[in-house]
Amino acid sequence: MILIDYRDTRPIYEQVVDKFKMLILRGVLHPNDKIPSVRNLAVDLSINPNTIQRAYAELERQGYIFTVKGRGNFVADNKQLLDQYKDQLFASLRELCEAAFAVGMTEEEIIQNIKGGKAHD
Amino acid sequence: MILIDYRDTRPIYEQVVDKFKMLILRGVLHPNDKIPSVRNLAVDLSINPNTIQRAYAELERQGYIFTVKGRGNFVADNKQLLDQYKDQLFASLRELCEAAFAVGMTEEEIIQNIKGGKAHD
DNA sequence: TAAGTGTATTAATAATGTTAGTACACTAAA
DNA sequence: TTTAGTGTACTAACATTATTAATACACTTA
Repeated sequence: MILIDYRDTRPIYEQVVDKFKMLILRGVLHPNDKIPSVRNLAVDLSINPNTIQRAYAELERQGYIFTVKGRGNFVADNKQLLDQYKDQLFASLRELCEAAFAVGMTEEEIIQNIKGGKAHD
Repeated sequence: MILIDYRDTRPIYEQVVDKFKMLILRGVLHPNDKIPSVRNLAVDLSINPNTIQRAYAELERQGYIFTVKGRGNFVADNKQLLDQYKDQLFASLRELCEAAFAVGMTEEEIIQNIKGGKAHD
């Protein structure tokens, strides 16, 4: 269902969280879909069940999934998630723009880059 | 000369590197300016000299400063630094846009956000 | 009852950031 | 030459975090 990139320096549990977030946000996984059990996914990815549990706990904390003891974990029906995620992207975007302005780049330069790919200089 | 933010989760040496990079890129520090000695800055910031040394070694590796044994560390005269930094910003920007496109956002939406502050939705 | 599930706990290991202390070689100035 | 200031190198120790390991318990479903 997902794949771990061992060249990635980020913690495994963080990668697992992000992968599921994207699957849910992009509509690959639908509300009430069952996601793999902690033990099952751990075997699949050849990592420790505790690491998966940590990822799932974080996903639940952020409202992406909900847990039923003895039954499993399921995709939540939370319509605010996409907007939340977009807001986070916008925040990162503005942070990046601030850094760019700080070294003298202009709004036009940035927009041009977004539009035109790597066309600058 | 610089300040450490202990609420920042990033390593201290990384913060030191970034602070000096910005001072150099923004023209606060000029080529051949002497920057504080390893021991001096360590005392100033109340952190270990080894941590400063690691930061300075990284700054030298990235071409921001050069070192003269027995004399100190000095700002390098490297005209490519700003362009390098801009390229990095552009790369981060494009990565962020990819993530935004992946959840259905449009180029217009992104540009609108850059222009208009938090005006979206 | 049995198998599968989430949850909790404790311990151990590995990697990384940081501190601590010491030693050596170089430079500049008295 | 001597002294103080400088960068560099090295080893050891410590703290935090990510991860693994092993175990136990409670719940659900067939």
